[in-house]
Amino acid sequence: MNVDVRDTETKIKEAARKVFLAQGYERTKIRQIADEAGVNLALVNYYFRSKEQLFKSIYAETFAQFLGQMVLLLNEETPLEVKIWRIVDRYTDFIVANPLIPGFILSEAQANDGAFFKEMNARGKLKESVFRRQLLEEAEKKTIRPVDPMQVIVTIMSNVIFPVMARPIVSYIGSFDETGFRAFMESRKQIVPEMIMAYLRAG
Amino acid sequence: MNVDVRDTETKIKEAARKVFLAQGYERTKIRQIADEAGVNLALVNYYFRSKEQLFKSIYAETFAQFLGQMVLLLNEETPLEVKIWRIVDRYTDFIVANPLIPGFILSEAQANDGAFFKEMNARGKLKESVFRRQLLEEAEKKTIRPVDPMQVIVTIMSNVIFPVMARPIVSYIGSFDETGFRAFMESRKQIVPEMIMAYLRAG
DNA sequence: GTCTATATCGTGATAGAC
DNA sequence: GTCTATCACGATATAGAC
Repeated sequence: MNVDVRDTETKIKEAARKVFLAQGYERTKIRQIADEAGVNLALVNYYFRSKEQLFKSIYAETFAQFLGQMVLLLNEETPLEVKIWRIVDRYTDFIVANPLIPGFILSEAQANDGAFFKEMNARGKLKESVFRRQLLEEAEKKTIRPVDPMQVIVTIMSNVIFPVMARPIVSYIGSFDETGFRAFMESRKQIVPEMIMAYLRAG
Repeated sequence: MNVDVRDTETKIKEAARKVFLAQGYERTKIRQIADEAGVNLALVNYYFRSKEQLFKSIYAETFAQFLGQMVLLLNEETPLEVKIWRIVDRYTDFIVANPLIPGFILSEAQANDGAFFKEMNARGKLKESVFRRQLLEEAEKKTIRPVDPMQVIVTIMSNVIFPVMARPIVSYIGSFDETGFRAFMESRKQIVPEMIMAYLRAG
């Protein structure tokens, strides 16, 4: 009979995640979260004390997911060129499947001037990545040009994330429907790695 | 004695632009706009009837500025390679000088599902650009590989805009201060056009 | 743990005097 | 055009019964 067996706390959290991601902190009302979860309004505060605390727990989780996925890919033990292809491919899939995450993280990060993710060790995780070491080593061996690894990482993220964040504009200008947009992103899986490799090999 | 001679309507509008861009619609309170403008709260509604209407007029202006700058650059009559360098250079300067514009446009666009800019003729302006024609012609002449112009335009915008939108994260991870971040963006003025040209010439 | 009822406050908007 | 005072409403949060 379709009885929802998840416990109340879980239901609230999942509903909150859905609504916060779609609308951001300010626009979201806790009544909406309660409705979405199918629970009484008062229970939200009973379990999470306040809207802000509920938000923070969701933000922390989401940011960890966002960064964790990237760190995972950066640390794979694969030769450089194959790896660039893989990172773009996999991160595109991740972002297309979770298109609201980047905007959520960035807009709320700006509202709080990045106070949130300073607590997590985002810096170390990216600075000590295998990918970084590979870029430096290959440059040393002259198989690619010398390059700031940070520039390469930012370039990959830009090319994967921005089109999804700007999807309303991109889809409107390109006259894309759902399928058209997906095809556009699929094409980028080829273009972006080729472009980066062409740059690294030239010069 | 530093008397502010701008008329009240202008003062309100400029204050509103500043606050809306920094905080977005929901987070902004009209009392804050009035304070920022140094005028009485009631005058905001006297001149603009409602918060929403004030916001819309600012959004429309800002979007036009954002898109207009890009269209201007896309339509310059310059040979393709020089042009790509120029577009990246000039658009980077524009975005660095106006770093809040992209996030403002995108976050509010998503909140309204792009309803705003469907009214402006953004599609036509980009679809019929000189840049688009150039890419198709050069591909025809085999001086570059065949490419979807939309992909090139989105790639340029991604590489210029995203690092600025993600500045809190980028600066934190790269340990950049104000100067360091500017230098990072200056480097991209070289990297991004080289990368795109390397791609277009290869293949 | 879950509900109803309510306290308290912040916000957008306007009425009406000057 | 500009001000003060205030209304009307929605939102967060909690008290207290069950």
